[in-house]
Amino acid sequence: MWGRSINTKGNSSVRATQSRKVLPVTIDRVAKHAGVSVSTVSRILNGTAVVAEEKRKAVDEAIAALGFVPNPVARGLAGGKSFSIGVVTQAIDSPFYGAALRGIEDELDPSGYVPMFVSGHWSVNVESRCIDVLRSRRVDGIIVLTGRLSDQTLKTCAKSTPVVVTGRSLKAAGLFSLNFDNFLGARIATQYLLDLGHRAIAFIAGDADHPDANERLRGYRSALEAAGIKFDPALVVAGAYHESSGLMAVEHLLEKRRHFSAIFAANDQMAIGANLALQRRSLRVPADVSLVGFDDLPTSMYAIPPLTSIRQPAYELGRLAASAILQLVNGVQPIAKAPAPQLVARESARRLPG
Amino acid sequence: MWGRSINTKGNSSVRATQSRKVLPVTIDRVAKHAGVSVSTVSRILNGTAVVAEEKRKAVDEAIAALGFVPNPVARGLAGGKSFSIGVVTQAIDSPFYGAALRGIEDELDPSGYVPMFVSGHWSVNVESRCIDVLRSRRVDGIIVLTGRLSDQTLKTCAKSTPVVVTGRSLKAAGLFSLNFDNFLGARIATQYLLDLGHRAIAFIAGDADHPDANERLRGYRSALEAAGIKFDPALVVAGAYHESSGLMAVEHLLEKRRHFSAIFAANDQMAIGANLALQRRSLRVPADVSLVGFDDLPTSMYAIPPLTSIRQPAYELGRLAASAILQLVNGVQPIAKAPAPQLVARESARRLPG
DNA sequence: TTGTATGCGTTATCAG
DNA sequence: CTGATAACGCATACAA
Repeated sequence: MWGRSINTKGNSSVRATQSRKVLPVTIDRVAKHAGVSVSTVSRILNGTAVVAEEKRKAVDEAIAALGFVPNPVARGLAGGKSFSIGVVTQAIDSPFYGAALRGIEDELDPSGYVPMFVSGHWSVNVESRCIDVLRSRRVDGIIVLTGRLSDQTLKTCAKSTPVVVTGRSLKAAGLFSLNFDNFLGARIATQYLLDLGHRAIAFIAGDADHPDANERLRGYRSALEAAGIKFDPALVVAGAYHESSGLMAVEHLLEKRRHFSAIFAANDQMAIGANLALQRRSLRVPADVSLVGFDDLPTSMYAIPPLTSIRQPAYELGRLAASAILQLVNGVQPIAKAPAPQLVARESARRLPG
Repeated sequence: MWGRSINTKGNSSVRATQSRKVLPVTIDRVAKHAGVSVSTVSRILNGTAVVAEEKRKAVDEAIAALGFVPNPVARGLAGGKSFSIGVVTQAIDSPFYGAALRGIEDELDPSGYVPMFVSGHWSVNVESRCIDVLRSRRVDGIIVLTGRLSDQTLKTCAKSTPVVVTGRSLKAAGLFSLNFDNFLGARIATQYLLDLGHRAIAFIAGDADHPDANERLRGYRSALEAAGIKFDPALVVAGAYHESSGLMAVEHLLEKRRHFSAIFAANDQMAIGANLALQRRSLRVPADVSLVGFDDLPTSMYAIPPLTSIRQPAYELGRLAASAILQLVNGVQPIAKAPAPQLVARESARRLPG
């Protein structure tokens, strides 16, 4: 089935033959050159055991002289490790995940591990398949950036391959979770608007079956309640975390003639969409309506007006996740914690006039 | 050297032992189950030879029954292929490259190949190292998204591993290039502004040692010349392809009291930055100055005002590149061509009043 | 057409 | 501390 989809009929024989001659420096070539056995070379390569200083030197020289580079593929087969970390992201081209991926890459780089990115597209099935692919590739660990896989699936997976997952709080053997405090972030954002004198604050929510979207909704409600303001369901409209849904949300609000002086969007992308919708209707931001986003994407500071948002340090989160998976892979229990949410006040929100 | 950077002292022995029991369904287990030899199974898997229908059925059943999944690592070692394609991108979190990566991913997915992304960060040295890593991983092919590697380096690399590179026009054995027509794109953009009646058109350039940045500059000049307008060096200011440089470019222009009624930015990110700078100085876009970008990033349509830009189909380019490398890997010469640049007129540019 | 034997480059397990 | 040698899981000449 899977095998037939691969086109192998090509006649790449000529090039293939050449390509195998380019880097034929194997470990036993080094061994011979240094006058030792392959095991010795392997040992000093991995630091598996102590070897005589003279032999070590001879081997080091041989390696340098021959330009030997170990073959990760063979190492994988023999040692059961692949020196690669699987990363299931939801959308590799999302501005938010992009930063996280870079963080992962940066952190993994010096360790000799390489990341293997696959996209789950917010679909349980696709994510599942991603995990399968990753495991068939024998990755040494898996980082799951949120997603919709069930907690149980993750736990099961962690039994055979270390897993670190963001966006949830889970505890299990071989599993480490890194949860950003979405609830608190949303609470801070709402509180900020409240402090500015706003009372009618609309909320553009994310997908309902999106765990952190719900947390953000909860934070919004919590701040409202704490301020003694009745939660008005008519002021929250569902979005889908991308620009167009933010735009449509505002149009919906306007169409229904809802009254509001401020909008809190569950992420920056929706805030950007909302911003456009507002200005299309000649509603000035922040003169007529204040706007606050969530995530603080790199580009949000260049929005017009520059967007006030809750900073979610995606890059750092990526680094932390990578660092954690490396620890897990090496048998140590990570203890990292996600940075706390923080408000970045810019120009899209201001004190309610009057 | 490299070996010692890998921490192997951890005591993950227990988990490691388990992990090897999870998917121990090897090819010869299947062979036994089906009552045939391993070679037969292998042949069926790869379509290497014709086998009797009954055996094929037996094997298919065995595969299904045992849930067998071939081990790419072992396949790689034995067959000299890794079923993975290396991709050297410049910045994995760039909005532009993100789309290309998704295209690559989507195209590779059904073929059974998986992409291996590494970032060159616009540095020859880093890119070089990326290539080394990729080759040491025995990727079957490499896609280079522009970058600063010399043509010669690429050609040499292509001798042992098929390469497809974007952003240049190169010909060599095992090498295929996919060049977007940046010159034409820039010409179209400038021409558009010219048609709108603008005469004083500023240009925010990209890095000078960036091949496509130069092409865009050339296109700008070419359109000007064709219209009989003298090229004014004072109207072109260097940028660096990111928002802040666009912002600074405009401030520079304003500071120097240059006169212009329109700006053409060599990419959308700089246009976005320019937009903010303009509005900060109370210059309305497009009422006071028209603005045109390049790339047509997904978010550009949500800018305020929605940005007029030259569409560079990054996603399609990614797909094309992936498709081409697959062909190259299979020994067939690709013939794809990059889509032509196209103007997307939105609201950031308008006819010069008066 | 099908099975056998050998190799792929390392690591790991044993003896020495 | 070191060196043979057997895995690792699969592909593939070579035989049959």
